Amino acid sequence: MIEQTFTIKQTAELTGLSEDTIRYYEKIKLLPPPDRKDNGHRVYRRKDIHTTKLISCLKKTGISLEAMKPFLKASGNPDPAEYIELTRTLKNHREQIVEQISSLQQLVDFIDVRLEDGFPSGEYSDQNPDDGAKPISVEEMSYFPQLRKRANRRIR
Amino acid sequence: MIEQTFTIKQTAELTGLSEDTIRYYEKIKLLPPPDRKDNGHRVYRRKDIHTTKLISCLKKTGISLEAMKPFLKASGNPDPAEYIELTRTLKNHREQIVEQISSLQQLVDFIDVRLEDGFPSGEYSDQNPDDGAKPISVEEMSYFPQLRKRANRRIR
DNA sequence: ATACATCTTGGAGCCGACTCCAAGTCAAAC
DNA sequence: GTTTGACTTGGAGTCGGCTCCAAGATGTAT
Repeated sequence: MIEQTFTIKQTAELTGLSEDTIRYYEKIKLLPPPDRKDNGHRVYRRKDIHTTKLISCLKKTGISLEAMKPFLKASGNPDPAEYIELTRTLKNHREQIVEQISSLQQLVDFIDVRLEDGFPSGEYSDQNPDDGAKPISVEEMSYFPQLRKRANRRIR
Repeated sequence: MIEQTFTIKQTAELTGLSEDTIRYYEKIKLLPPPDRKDNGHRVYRRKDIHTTKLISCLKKTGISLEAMKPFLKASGNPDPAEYIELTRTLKNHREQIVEQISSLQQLVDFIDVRLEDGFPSGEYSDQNPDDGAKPISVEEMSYFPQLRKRANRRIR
């Protein structure tokens, strides 16, 4: 049984990306150069469709094309020579993503509070004596003032 | 008691943005034009610091500067004339963010599985008879194949 | 054979979000 | 009174991520 193949157009349709975008991803080496027909046309296989769909999914999470490369490596060929490095990179990315999730979760909470209350905002009452002279820290993210009033909330 | 004010440099330090960036945000009307000293220098107040920090936080969630504007409106002046529209926009954004969170959650799961298993990937075994000819849908996001094997997982 | 559809390449252009620079103003310190 | 430092403006440049050509090769339908 011969393996199913796809044109670039079909690939675009299957993945929701444009043909131009797929060629672009190939150019920046996000996608591997596919085989070609005799006339030079690109030939995509299931594996390629899978990879391209993965990219399309990763895009929805808002990560950069550059940051995707580790994921594409992790999914697919397990080159032993890069295991340790790849593991490190993956753990690193994991941390960032977890952070991003919690930022987003707070945003959702922020919106919910505003929607519930009909948002005549609590305002910057100028009575809290904080604010040193340090730059904002990553943890400080959780400063949305309204949220401190509320108990833990879950989404959906 | 006179209100505390800040220079652009202090504002930059407090918010983690650059002075250039702050001026840029003013130019694109993400930040309101601040008051000026007699010599033309910008004067920022607590309210402005707050707004700028909010932007800095929203940035971490990966949303675009344009998309932030509704949040900045929601936090702060409640112009009754725009309530309905603003509520709609906010709900809309909420949905998108919830979606993004779940995409990110799946990514974390993906990474965890890979890290646990030492990732000699499950591979595109070419045995699943799915793949119609439709473009990838938003829901289809949850296709990371490894994840279907696992029960629900929580982060951290 | 001529029209059309589908692909190819290379390169230009575009938008968002900065980032950098030059030239100038102003105030205080030496 | 000139040097230093913090600011101002306007505009140019950069980078990521596409998106849109134009010109050309090939394949199939009439």
